[in-house]
Amino acid sequence: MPKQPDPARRSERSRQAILDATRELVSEVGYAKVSIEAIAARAGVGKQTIYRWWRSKGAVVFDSFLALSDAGEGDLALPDTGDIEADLKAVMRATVAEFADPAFSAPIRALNMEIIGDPGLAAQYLEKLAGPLDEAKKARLRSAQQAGQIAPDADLDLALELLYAPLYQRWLLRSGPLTPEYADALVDLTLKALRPSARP
Amino acid sequence: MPKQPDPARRSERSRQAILDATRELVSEVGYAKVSIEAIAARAGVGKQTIYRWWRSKGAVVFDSFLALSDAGEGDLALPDTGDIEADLKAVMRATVAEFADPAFSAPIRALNMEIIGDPGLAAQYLEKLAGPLDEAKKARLRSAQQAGQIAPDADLDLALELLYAPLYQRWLLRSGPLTPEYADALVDLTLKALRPSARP
Amino acid sequence: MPKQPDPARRSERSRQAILDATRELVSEVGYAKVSIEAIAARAGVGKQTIYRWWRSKGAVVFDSFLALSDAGEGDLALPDTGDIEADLKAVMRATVAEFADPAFSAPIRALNMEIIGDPGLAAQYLEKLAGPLDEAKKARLRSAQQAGQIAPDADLDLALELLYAPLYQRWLLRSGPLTPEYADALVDLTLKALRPSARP
Amino acid sequence: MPKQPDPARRSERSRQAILDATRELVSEVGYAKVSIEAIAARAGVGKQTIYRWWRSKGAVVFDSFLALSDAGEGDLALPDTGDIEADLKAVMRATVAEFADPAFSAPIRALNMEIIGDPGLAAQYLEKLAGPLDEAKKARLRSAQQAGQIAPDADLDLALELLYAPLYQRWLLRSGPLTPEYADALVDLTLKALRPSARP
DNA sequence: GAGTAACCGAGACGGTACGTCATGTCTTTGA
DNA sequence: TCAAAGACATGACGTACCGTCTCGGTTACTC
Repeated sequence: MPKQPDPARRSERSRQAILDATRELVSEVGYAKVSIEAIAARAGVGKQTIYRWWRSKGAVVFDSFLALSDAGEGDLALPDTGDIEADLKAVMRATVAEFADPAFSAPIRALNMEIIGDPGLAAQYLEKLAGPLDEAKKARLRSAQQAGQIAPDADLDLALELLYAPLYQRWLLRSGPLTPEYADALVDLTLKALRPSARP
Repeated sequence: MPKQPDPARRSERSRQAILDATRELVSEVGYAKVSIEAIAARAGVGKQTIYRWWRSKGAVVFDSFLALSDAGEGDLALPDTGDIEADLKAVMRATVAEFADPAFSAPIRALNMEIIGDPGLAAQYLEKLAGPLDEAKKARLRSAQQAGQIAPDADLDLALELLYAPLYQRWLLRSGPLTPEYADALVDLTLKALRPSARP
Repeated sequence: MPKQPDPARRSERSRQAILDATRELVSEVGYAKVSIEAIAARAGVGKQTIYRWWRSKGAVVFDSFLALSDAGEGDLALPDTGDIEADLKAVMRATVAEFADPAFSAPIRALNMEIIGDPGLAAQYLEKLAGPLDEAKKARLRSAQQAGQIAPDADLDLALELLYAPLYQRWLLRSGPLTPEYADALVDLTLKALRPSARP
Repeated sequence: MPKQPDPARRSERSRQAILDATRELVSEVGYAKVSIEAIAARAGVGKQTIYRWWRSKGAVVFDSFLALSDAGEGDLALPDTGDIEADLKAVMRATVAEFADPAFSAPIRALNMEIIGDPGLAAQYLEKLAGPLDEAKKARLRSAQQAGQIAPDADLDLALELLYAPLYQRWLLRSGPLTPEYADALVDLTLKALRPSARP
């Protein structure tokens, strides 16, 4: 029987050191060039301690990002000035700006590559990271729906995809420039699609 | 001077064998588990012959896909029955069906992972693979535009992203089910966004 | 600090397997055609395990011979019948016979080539292999010296070289036939050189 | 039929360039690290040109030394002052001095390693290089023999070995210091062995 | 408190693949 | 037709990591 490790005895000190070392290394040399060996060395930890608690390099990297976002949790709520167009444009422009910063962008890219190749991580990602964010965005859309700015029968999941997927795709595949104007155009077009039908 | 190999002397036989072996292996064991060593062995080729002509595993994999699409080039034109909605739904449903087939899907996924991590490949991808396809799709949209089904001032690049990016994102991140109904909903919503303004 | 391996943790099992495999391979295909890769494969060992503990193929081969002679240590003493001439002729004839046997001769030749090219191995060779044998031979000469058969002021190191170097050279460079008669002639001549001065 | 190259058409220019490049490389990086590839590159010659005319790296190296000695042939005769002891000591001390010079010593060592491993080269060596030198030395011994300084029935081949083999062995195996005193002692001892029997 | 079970750092192990180098053969091009 | 140039299949090199295992040495839970 392949004995299971006992989480109660887990060394928090080592866990943190591993997660920190992982984040540092991913930033320094890029995801592909990070090795478990290097993480262990940097963290001052035995390799077995990593293998005991994580199934793969991807899982460690993922957790290291998860820990990061856990820390900064709190208010995910989007601004709500009552003007859905203005609010969305502000948020989208902010996203564009974030993606433009390599310090932020590079690790996210690594994370995405990992997720693409591993359905298990994808599920975790959706649940732990993307899910809450999407929920916050949908909340803002719902608010606009109640205010009559968006069609009452609109599928908000789909709406979200319409809004974000083009941005995500451009960034991930580097298929076009990410500018504030692009963000605005995306919001305009999406809102047009979501606009309530004209009343007769 | 780091002597360059002379393309004139390149062995076409070896080139084909490498490309074929690569495609087979990616299909069989998945991108991550393909090694240059295995490609060389399968192709009956020296490793050096691969290193001489490609800079990385990614480059070989990419070229192997490129060669595939080069072969099947020709008619990229989308159907044009005059009904843009019906035509797009047919195309989108076909895309959904393709993505559902692992034999087709897995290698494309591998290719995408490669592209995400390598800007050079991304550029090649856009130019050689995605570009021509996008051009064909835009041609159909342009036709609809001339027929008055789409706003004359619509940005067709953006339109294309609105249409395809959500589908691509769902598939790549496995963030939701890909169904014919989803395809239809995407077309409906996108066309709503592109609809010409009402005439007074 | 180029981390040193810890000898305490060394696997005796692997060490023996490597030494055995090396000896077999050198016998089978000859020194020049033995590769570290082949030794590792034959010994069922990772290449790194060889590189961890030895600096070169030569060092492994050397150690494999050393281990052999360590095992068969014990009585290195030469026969001492009181007749130095007869005793030396017996020993030299035996040496000639050994050199005639390829099974014995080939590995020694390989070992010698290795030693010639590597001062470090040469030093080890002198200390671990040649040294003890030479000491035994000198002991016999000393005994003859005390018996008055050899000049009391003779340099025994030099005497040993006079006796063995010609034989070694003929064998190593294949510069002449190695016969029992040759051995005898060598002993005769050397003893003549070492003979005590006539008393008046 | 594996076509034979036609020596008549051989390019003397290439031959010389190869031999020169070989000698340079052996001096610079040592025999073991010289590659046919490097020789060809240095000589500005195709690899095939080397393979066409030589069977192995050893053969090229050997020929490069042979060519050297061919050039400097001429007077191999040893000094003959009538005093065999003084003459031999002078010659042996000169040999000791030569062996002490790495510029001279290293290539000879490489040559010897090559000869040891290849009986074919050994034969060539004896015939072309060692033979003539030994003949010259034997001539001097014969002269001493006629002068009554050496026993008339002495085997001069054996005498030569007694004189040179110890020196050669010490040098090749680095088994002891090579000093002028050592050379003298060797001559003394050898001459004692060769001395004519006392007259009654 | 003593025992004992688990984690922990460390790192050797059997392996796989890397990317480089040299081998010896073969083909193309120019003299 | 030979030589230069160099691509080719082959295979070893020495290195980097993989994931497993074993070693002492702490913890921290049980009796």
